[in-house]
This record gives sequence, C-alpha cells and structure tokens, in this order.
Amino acid sequence: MAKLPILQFEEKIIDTVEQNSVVVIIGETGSGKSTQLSQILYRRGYTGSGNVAVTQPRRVAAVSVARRVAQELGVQLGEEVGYAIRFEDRTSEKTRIKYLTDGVLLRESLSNPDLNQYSVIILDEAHERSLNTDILLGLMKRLVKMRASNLKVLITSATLDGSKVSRFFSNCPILTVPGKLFPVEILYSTELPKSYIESSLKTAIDIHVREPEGDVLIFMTGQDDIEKLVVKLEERVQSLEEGSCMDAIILPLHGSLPPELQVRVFSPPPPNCRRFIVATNIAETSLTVDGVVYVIDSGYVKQRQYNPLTGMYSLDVVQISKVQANQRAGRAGRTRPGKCYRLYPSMVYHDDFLDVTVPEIQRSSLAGSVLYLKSLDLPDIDILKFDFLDSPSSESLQDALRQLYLIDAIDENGSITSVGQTMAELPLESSLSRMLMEANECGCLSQALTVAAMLSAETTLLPGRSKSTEKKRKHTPSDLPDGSGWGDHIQLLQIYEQWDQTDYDPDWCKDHGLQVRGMMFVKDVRKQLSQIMQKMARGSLDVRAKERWKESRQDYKNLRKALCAGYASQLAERMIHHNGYRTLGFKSQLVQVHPSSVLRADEDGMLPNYVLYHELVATTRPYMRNVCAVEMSWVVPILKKLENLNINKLSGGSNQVEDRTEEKSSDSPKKSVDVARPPNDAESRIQEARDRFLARKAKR
DNA sequence: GAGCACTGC
Repeated sequence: MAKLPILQFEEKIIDTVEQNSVVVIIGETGSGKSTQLSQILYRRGYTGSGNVAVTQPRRVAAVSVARRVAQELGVQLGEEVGYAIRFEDRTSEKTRIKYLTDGVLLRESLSNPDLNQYSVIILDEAHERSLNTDILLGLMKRLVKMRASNLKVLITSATLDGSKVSRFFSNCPILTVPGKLFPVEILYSTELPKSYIESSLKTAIDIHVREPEGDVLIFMTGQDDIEKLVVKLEERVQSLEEGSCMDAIILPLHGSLPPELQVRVFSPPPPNCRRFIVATNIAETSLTVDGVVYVIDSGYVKQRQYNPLTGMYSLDVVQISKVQANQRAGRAGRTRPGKCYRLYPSMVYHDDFLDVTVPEIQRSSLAGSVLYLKSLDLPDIDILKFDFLDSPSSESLQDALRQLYLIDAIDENGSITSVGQTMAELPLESSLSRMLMEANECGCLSQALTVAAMLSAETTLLPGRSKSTEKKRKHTPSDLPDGSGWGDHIQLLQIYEQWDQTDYDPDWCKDHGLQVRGMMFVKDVRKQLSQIMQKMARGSLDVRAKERWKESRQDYKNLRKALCAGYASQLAERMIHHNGYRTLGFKSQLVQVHPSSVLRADEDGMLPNYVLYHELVATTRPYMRNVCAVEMSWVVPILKKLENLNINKLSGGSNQVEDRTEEKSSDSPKKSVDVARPPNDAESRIQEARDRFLARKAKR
C-alpha cells in the first residue's frame, strides 16, 4: 500500500508542533490527516501527560475513523483508541486517542473548562465551519493562552485558505500536506440554462453517449427535483438505441431516503454499466460515493437561514460558494482523473459566487450558544465581544439575549441566573430546557420530559412520506390522539404515552404512520434527559407517573403553563376578527397556525386568543409550527417583562446599541395576514440569475 | 390546507 502523503511530513509536523501551541494543517482529501495526525502525536510521546482528542462534525465520521485507527494500531476499539458520541461512549482507562463529535467536546468543556485531560486537541474539518466548531475555535484561543505549557492545538482544514485561521491564532504556522486527488477538468456552460433540470438531463445523456465508463454524480437542491430528474433520465436512457452504449442504473440520494435505499450507492455497478447518482449536497461531504468520474454541478443548494429580526426560519435555494463548487468537483477525482460540468458560466463562478460558505454561526439562532458561553463563566469573556473567527451580527446576539432574558436564563444585567445555569446543562433548545425547569416546579416533569424528547426528534417523527401516504391519510389521523384540542405539544405527549402503553412496539409505530427509528431516538433522548434531571427532580420521571392533577382534570393546565414559561419569547396573540395571529416580541410578525396543527377552534370557529409556537417558518406563508393554547393570565407578566426590557443593560452596558424595542412593539399590523411568498425553488432562482447574467452581458 | 438541504448535544 502506498504511504499516505502526510507520513512524509512527520518530522516537519513534529518540529512545528514542538515549537508552537497552535498549528494549522491544510490537508486535501486523501492526505490522511484524520487518521494519521493523532497516531503521529501518540507515537512521538504526546500522550504522556494527557490524551489526544480529535473532533469530527459528524457522528459516523467519529466512529469510522476511530475504528480505522484502532485497526491500524492493532488494538481493540475502546482501549487505546476510542470514541465518544451522544448515547455512546467507547473509551476506557486505557484510551489515549479519543475521537469525538465537536458537540461532545463542548459538553465536556462545560464540566471541565480547562479540558486538562487532553494534552492535544485536534479540530478536524474546521473548514466546514459548523456552529460547534466555531465556538470551539473561540474557546481554544483562550485555552492555549492559559495552558501554553501543556496544550497543543491543531486545526485542520481541507481548503487552501488557512491564513484566516492562522491570523486568528496570532499568525500561527500553516503546514500544507498534499492530498491524493486526481486532476479534475472543469467545464463551464457558456450560458445559464433556462431550466437546470433539462440542462442536467442533457449533460448526463451527453456523458453517457460520448464518455468512457465511470459513474456520474449530479448535484440537485432537493427531493422534488431529484425525483423529476430520475424519471426523465430513465425515459431517455430507455429510448437510446439498444447496444449504442452501456447499461445505466439511476439512483436518487437524499437525506429523507430510508437508510436501506441510501446504502444502494455503496454497492458497485455490474460490469459494463454506468451509474447516475442524483443527489443533494449530502454527497458533498457526508457520503462518499466510490467510482464517480463525472460530476454535474447545478451551482445551487438549499440552505436553512434564521432571521434574528423576525425570529423566522426559511429554507432558501441559494448559490453555492466557490469552496462548495470545488468540493463538488473534487468528488470526480477520487479514483482517477475526472471531469466536472458546471451548469453556469465561469464569469458567474468568479463574479457571483461567494468565496466561502456563510458559516452556520451567521445563519442560526444563537440563544443556545450564548447561554452555553455565559454558563462557562469565564471571567475574561464578554459575550458581545467574544472572539469569534467570524462574528455573528449584533442583531443576532441581541436577539439571543432578549430570548434568554424572557425565559429567565439571564437577569436584566445580562448575568446568567441559577435557572440558566441548570438549563445550559441540558442538551436541548433553551425553550425546552426552561420548560423542564418550570415543569419540575409545577409537578408535571415526567410529561415535560416526553414533550421535550418528542420535539428533539421532530422531523423523524412525521409520518413517512411514501407514495401510500395518500391512502394512509384516511386512516391515520383518527388513529392518533388529537391533543384534546389544546395543540401539538399535547398531541406529541399523547402519542408517546400511547406507544409506551404498547411497551414500545415497533409495529404500533408503523401502523400509525410513525417512523420507528425516530421514535426509538425519542426514547433515547428521554432517557438521557431523565438521567440529567434525576438529581433535582421533585416527582417521578416515569412516563406512567400518576401526577396528582391528572385524574381530576384533562386540561393539561400545569404542562401548558410550564410550556408558556419556556416559550416566553415565542408567543402570539390572535387578531380580533379572524384566526390570524401577531407574534409578541421585538418585532411583531403576522403569522398563521400551520395547517398541520391539531389546535382546535371553539364553537364559533375561533382559535384561542393566545398561543405559543415552537418555530416560525416562512414557507409559502409565515407559519407557526407546533402551537399550544395558553391563557392570558400567564402571558400578561411576560408582556410586562417585555416592556421593561433594556437591550443596553442586557448587553452588559458595554456597547452602544440603538434600542428599537419601543417603536416596534407598538406597531399595528397594516397588511393582510395572507402574505404569500414568491416561489422558492431552483428553477425560479436560476431564472433570476439568468436575467441578471444576460443584463450584465448586454452592458459589456 | 401543507411540503420536507444537512448536521449535532
């Protein structure tokens, strides 16, 4: 077996690490950085006083790389080499090299901020810029100053721009290790296509007819487009003259595909047969398909974004970055020289594409992260001045502070409260952590645990979207409990309680259109949460706990009250004459209850005056997803708190921020509630891009 | 009367 490129750099790496606390290592795909760096340091005695930690953004990566390294060192997994991911810790006293997800390292840092069990911390795949990696980068900067004598930090990245990370760490050295990628020829379109599905189809067939063997990987934005293209490809391939070219297999690949269908891409094709894999960006980093020689890149991706001014999430089709385009192209060069067909002109790539993907920290709600950092209680850290590689906007940080204040996690001066301290220890969104704390006071903790666990698995819980959904639909809704009209949280509770009654029968899930894996995940989460809450719980944590009020009333009043405390920053008030709502908060939004909700209207057809919502999503319209009825008397004190909110004080008074709360909260709705959103799919986006491109070309 | 990129504690 050929030596991995990184091994030729062993001396250089050791020399550099010896002389510096922080080193950036740029290693392209196939350099061996993920498996070899830890072994080099282990071999060279860096595990004398502590262990080597290697973080990974994904669970599967942590497990598979650990397994590989254990094999290479000829040891049992869990002994000298182990891994730790949520629900699974395979390490022991003997462990010297530990692979873990970055989320797990953050949790460890909570109970041991100095992380002194480690002598080396390697942040792998830092270029992916996951929210957790970004927070770890900030923490490492502080940690290397404190532990300069006994800690080494290595940051690895696959992209060529290590200078930014190096500058962040006071110009630390950058080592570059070549990868084992074959050259990939890039072919641009001369125009932006009218339809990117048609254009992908044409390119795919051209490759099939003209090019030698090798699989084709096509990047699309989502399930819908993938299914359309798969159908069209099948038609076209069948209409080709028999014997004119080799056989073809067409495989879809996306996250909502059941795992047994996902793994089909790992079995090699029969001889004289070409595979077409039509995939989302799951094939960009998460899954590596062997045998790909041709890549077709539409240049688009679906990205979830959070707007801190409105509290609204949206899933938008956006142009990819140059880094992403190159990552996609690289997928063609893993086994031999390949080709990448970009369905956009090089001018668009150079002028329109961002250099790097907008990091997750600038696209997410930061309530959880801010609470986490506050809970570390680092004396030298001011949250609004925290040293991030890329700072989130001040709007985003203020949004997080407002949310945390409303749910009592921080006080009016921005200091963490004892409630907030406990909340940070729970692996949940802060709203759900707060609900658990309140439920513990209200005597409904066991129910709240169930609701929190069910919401943690929200997406996997939805009825499977098989083709039979249409038929199932007639039976399923009546089979599932209806939340007694109070709303979706109550329904989730009732679903789990029914499943519990069957002793967690997988068939019961299938019969009721629930995903078995999703429900098993809920069970795991509930168990984990119970363990954490055990030490402070005031009542039973058992699903079947008989709570004192349960027999007499079925209005779930205590649970809804606990929910209201948790969702104090996610409340809405119904309009006077119709069933539209306006959100109560910094910037009022006109929203509607999502049609899938089980919230019930009264005999006059009116919905409750006040509701809480789990999430605000802008799809075809602004919707509240997962709502629950609350009472006005619970809302009033929260509104009072909202009136007195002073963002300058919350921010620690350290920066001059304009307080816009006053003017916004008095806003009265002007527009109708039916604010439809323009279409948001790749074909519409490409039309817009095409218009822009043609206009610009005409000018030149 | 809707609609599901991808991760993770």
